[in-house]
Amino acid sequence: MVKTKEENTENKILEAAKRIFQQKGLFGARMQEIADEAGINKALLHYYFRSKDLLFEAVFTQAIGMMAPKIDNLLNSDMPLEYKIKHISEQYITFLNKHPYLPNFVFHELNRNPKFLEKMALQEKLPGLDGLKRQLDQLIVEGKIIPISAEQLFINILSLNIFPFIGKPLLKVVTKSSEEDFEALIEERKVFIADFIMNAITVKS
Amino acid sequence: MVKTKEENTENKILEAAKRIFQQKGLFGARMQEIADEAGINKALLHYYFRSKDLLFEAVFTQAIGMMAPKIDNLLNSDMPLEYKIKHISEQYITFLNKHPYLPNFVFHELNRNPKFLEKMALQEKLPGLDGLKRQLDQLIVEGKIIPISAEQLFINILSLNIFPFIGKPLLKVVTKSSEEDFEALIEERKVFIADFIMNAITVKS
DNA sequence: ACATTTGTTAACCAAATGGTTAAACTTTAT
DNA sequence: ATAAAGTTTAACCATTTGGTTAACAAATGT
Repeated sequence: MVKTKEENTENKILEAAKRIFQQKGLFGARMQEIADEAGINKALLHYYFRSKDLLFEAVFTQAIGMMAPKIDNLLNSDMPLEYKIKHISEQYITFLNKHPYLPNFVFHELNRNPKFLEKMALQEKLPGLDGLKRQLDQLIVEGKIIPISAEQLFINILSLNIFPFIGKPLLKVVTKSSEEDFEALIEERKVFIADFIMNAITVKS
Repeated sequence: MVKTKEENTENKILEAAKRIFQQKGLFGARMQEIADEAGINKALLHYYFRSKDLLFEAVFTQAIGMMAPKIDNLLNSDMPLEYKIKHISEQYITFLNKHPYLPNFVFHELNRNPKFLEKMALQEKLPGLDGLKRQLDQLIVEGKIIPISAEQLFINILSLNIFPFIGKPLLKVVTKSSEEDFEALIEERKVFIADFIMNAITVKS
């Protein structure tokens, strides 16, 4: 009997490991807990992934792999700037709503061990700013947008999209939002962020 | 012989615990490591703070206590909006430059255990948005700024100020910045963020 | 049919870890 | 001077944890 991809053991482990690692981090997660979550014997974790570190690396690499392409889309496509800015929030927020633990997980572990990135950077899996930079320069000389560095604009776009998911516990309390209120706030940001940014950089006639 | 506050044992422990916990988190930190960092015997940690959890709580409470007042300043002072926005970045970035691990630490642990916040919220240590909300409404009816909710503006201000410190490892790679380059980028943001926000919300004549 | 490889489990192990204890040393009070 | 209280340490302990082993079961190939 052939097992479907969803129910084969290796995949069950990976999915379980994702859930546990993303919520508790490398050190907070227990191998036994992951085995229980996957509904299998603990020894199987080692049979398939050899060690906790390697299992973690598999989960982490996959997590980064999910976040990177959407950034690449912003930086290296030929669409008009306004279109790209308007669509990245829509995309990113929809995506992060489905994976709310991801930003915390990725950035926490990245800070703990920036080595992960160096590896990926060398594999050139990570996009650069050159494309966006050219696009901005063009718009600036045309007088369409104010002078702004690609670096700072990029940092702003990422900040506005990602931080609300990382800061959610604090933001919920300060804005006195219920879970539904906060979800509505986030939903609103799909268009609000782009308007905010375009307002900030557009030169008014 | 009277010991100064800086060199008494309890304080040495707290300072050491801060350094270790902020870099490695609750589960990543080892009591022995904290003892070594403080230059004392491990049993002393328990003598002064009873358990790892309580020591952690002391460090964490202090960390939140450092970040909250500056937010309060933004939300509940009578200064003009533009002045407040221009000064919070200056203040916050200067502060975070001195405590670069703080945002990661605080938000990671807050996501792991939001209970901490509930406790502080009940103590009314956390500022609310009412003051800012009134100030915005006033400016909106005067036609000075575009209609914008206090919640969204607040989220944006915090995002733009705090995220760069959380996302630093990724941002450094994508922007291809050396440590000095990145520090310069951050420094630039002390004024850049305020300009960006004021541009975004000001109504041009 | 049967041997070989692959997958799975229960039991086990050594190291690490948070925490305790009892004794020694210091400071303070009388 | 000396007792009491506070501080510090080395040695110890129970538990948890990542990882291993050896035996068993299920597929797979011939």
